[in-house]
Amino acid sequence: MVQNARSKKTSSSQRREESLSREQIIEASIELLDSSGEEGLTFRALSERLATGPGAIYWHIANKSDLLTAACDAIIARTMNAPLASVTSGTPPQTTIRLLALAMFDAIDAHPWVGSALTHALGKSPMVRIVEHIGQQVQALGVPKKEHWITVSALLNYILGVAGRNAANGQLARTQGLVRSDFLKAVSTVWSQLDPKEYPFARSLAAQMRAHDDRKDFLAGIDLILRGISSPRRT
Amino acid sequence: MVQNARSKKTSSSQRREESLSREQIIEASIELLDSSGEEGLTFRALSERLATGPGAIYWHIANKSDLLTAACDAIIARTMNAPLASVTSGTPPQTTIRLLALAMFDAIDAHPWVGSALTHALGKSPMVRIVEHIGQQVQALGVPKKEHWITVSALLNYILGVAGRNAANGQLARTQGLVRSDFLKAVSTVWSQLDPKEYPFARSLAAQMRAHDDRKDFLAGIDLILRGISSPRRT
DNA sequence: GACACGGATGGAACATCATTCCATAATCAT
DNA sequence: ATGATTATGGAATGATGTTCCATCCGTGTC
Repeated sequence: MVQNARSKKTSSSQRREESLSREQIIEASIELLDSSGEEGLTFRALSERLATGPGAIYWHIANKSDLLTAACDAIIARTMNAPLASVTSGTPPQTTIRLLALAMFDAIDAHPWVGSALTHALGKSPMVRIVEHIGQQVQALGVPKKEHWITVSALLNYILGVAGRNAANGQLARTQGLVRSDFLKAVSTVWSQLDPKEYPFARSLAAQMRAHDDRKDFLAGIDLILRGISSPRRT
Repeated sequence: MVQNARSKKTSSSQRREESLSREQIIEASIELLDSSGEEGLTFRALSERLATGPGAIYWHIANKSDLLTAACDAIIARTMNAPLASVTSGTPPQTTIRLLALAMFDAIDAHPWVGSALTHALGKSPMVRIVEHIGQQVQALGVPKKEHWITVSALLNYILGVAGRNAANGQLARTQGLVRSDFLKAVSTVWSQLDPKEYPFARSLAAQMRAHDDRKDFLAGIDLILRGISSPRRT
């Protein structure tokens, strides 16, 4: 007699000794994302690593987007708290902002998927965290209250822009099996071969692109914006 | 006798009168993306709209990523060329940069998917186009050659950051069935209810967030960076 | 100690997607 | 005319996110 395909469970399935938890799932997701990139995080791979089925995961997590922002939030929380350790009451706000920004850069460099996750998780908790920490320093800079939003937005948008760029670079380099520096060399070569009549500037930029240091340039951009903040407005 | 499932084609299938073309496919993709968002672009919907099968599309396009950057490039090409019409040789570079940046903002506002497509298409032709146009103006500003890369990077990263933010906002608002302004109001309300002890700054920002004008703030950020570029370096 | 009940679990099923394959039709060169 | 090349479209493939449901486990109740 044929029984309903769903009616029986193989007797070999054993129940786990220790129960699942949201934290475990998020931690496993981070490991997967770090080792295999954004496309490596699938519910199948995740349930295999956790030795369970997809259904069990959905008991703790709403959906994949929820999982991604949760993983992102975990990284951001660590990132935003760490650099504050060396900050005393005498530290100038510019220095703290640079510290926070660099911490973000390094975090995204270590976990490229955070960059693109951030882009898709605006208004969610990771973003609130960043705004809060950066905003407090902008406030300490003495920026008038009316300009808080604009100033924080500018800093944030710049940081997010770099985040996205880094994420994309990391992903592209990964798919082509290259290290980041080799990947940049490859792009630089392509740019140096652009049509001089149509793209003279981009072509001339190729050399600087090959030699540049992502981290240093990121900081230079932050300084550019900080300079703009403290410089007098033209009417 | 059962014949191979693939051996015969239904006689009702008629061949198109006019042949497909890459441009047709890209144009149809843009329409789909505009009307149904990023997730609305599927090969099924596309082939239905073009009255063909998925296979035919693959003859002209490598894969979905290729299709997306091509659609993105089409928009960027139009966007970068249009504002230059009103520019004469006497126009100050700052003004031209503002024009270009605003054109980008409006394009991304009209086609939110371009924002996220740009994030995933760095090093490709859309990005080269933007770098070229912005870079020429940076050059005209008299920025020393050594700082070309850093300056253009800062502007670009800021623009891309806003692009990503707008794209995400548009997408989120769409999924929740809200207009953008209503969506921002909703986020602002959430922020105003944050824990005052943990998030005092973000909380105080809620009011400005509700009242702000995306376009104006975007331009204010550009001005901030332009001010930083032309202001003297410290040390 | 038997029993019911709700919180968890895990695996099978489902719908959808990008992509590949291939028989075929149209077009072109010779 | 004939063969080769270009182009088409629909069926099959494999992988994905998500849902469904039969089952298990701990806890409190009588």
